[in-house]
Amino acid sequence: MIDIRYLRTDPDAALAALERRADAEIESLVDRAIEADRRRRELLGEVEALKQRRNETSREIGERKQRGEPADELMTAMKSVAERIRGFDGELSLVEEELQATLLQIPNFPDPRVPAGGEGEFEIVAEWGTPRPAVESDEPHWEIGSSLGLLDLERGAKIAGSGFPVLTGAGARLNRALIQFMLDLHTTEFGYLEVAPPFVVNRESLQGTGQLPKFEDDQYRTVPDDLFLVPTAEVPLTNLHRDEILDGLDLPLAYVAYTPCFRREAGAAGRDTRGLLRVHQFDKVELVRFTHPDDSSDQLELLTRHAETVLERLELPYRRILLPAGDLGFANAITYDLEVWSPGVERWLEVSSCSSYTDFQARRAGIRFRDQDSGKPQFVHTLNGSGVALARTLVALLESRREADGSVSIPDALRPYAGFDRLSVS
RNA sequence: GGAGGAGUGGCCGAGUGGCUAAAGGCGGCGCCCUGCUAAGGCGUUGGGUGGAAACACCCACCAGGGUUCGAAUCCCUGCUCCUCCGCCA
Repeated sequence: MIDIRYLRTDPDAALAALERRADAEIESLVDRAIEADRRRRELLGEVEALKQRRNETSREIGERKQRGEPADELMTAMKSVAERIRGFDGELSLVEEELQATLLQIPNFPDPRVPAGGEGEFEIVAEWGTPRPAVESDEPHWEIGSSLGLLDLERGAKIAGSGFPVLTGAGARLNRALIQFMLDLHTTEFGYLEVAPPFVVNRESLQGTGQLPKFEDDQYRTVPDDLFLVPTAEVPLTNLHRDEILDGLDLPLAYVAYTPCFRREAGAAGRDTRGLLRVHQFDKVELVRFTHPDDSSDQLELLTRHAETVLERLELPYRRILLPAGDLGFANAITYDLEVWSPGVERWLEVSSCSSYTDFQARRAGIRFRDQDSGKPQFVHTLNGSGVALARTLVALLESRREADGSVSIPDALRPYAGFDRLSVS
């Protein structure tokens, strides 16, 4: 969440920055937060004065009793003070709840580098490789997958529902090979610590990373235990250090995890529904970094390069785009998306999203570090990026490496993991 | 699931109703001492409100309620961890 002190000291600047997101709700949320904060400090002043009196008098009572002197009239007087404190405390906790609930709904400030505009008005930052020109024999991945026996969407729909694909045979193997390849790359070449986290998380964790309270409808929730299926490994990884004070010398910390990702995609019904383009469950290897605030810009470039390296090793042409303010995620300050070209569906597919959350998640989740110079705890910056997301990477691989005879060649880097060089119709 | 035990500051660990915000130790940071290192000395080491600052006050002993003029300390509920038993991949 954002810092109430910034909102208090420079509300105009804060509001101007937030309004770049073009979210109609923001202004009234900001007003509510400022008012709740004002009321909170007002009440705090009154209740603290009363508590000071109570503390002083109680000490006096203790001293008198020790000396064997009577203190009855002080004790009687304090009864009404205690009553008034109870009243103020009750009011105060209501106001604090209101403040907290409001702040939790206010999105992060966009980084100044983020361009203005809504969805589609991104900046292309970098391009790698040359997308293969379309040819007559191009087919979408659901055709390729079914003729090569890799993919079974109908049976997935039968056993779970639409959007829960089944991979079979070489398709399942290829999927697993990709996961293994990515984990090995990030751990051995880029120094990430591999983590195998829980695939379900509690409410506090989802609140820490920003999915709750605003986006509960997008999550799969398990009913008796109130646990949520992870929408991304970002949630368990970032929450590894929730409510902790890290040693500043340990920064940056870098973690990588494979998890399946579960997304209800509420409100996205009908969009990109064919094949594997938008599904309720997919596999992903996720990178998370905890950094010093001064270092987070450089760390984002580094992390994005790690994700890009995956695509380069897989020989998949891609572009890096910088998302505009209107298309930025709730908790994100700046986001690069990596998109690969997929000739079968003739589209750029988002396979990675690399972001800095500045101190927004850290403040929600209480992730701090002790600064060497000041000795004071301060919030870290959290970053994460897909490194990379699977279903769509598999799509791009199949569609872009398919040859006229219907076979698909496996990129060199993946061959040791796949155990085969080519997929052919048997 | 059943039976016990335990949760104190960055860490370890005292403390059972009032000079205890918390002894003692470790670690971190600052200063002093010092040819260098080690040792030693002093201070500091959670959050909030007000203040330019010095500083003042409030809160904070797992969490939330309660008793009391006053709670780390007493009562209730919850959570987590540990031990034993049962079940189980």
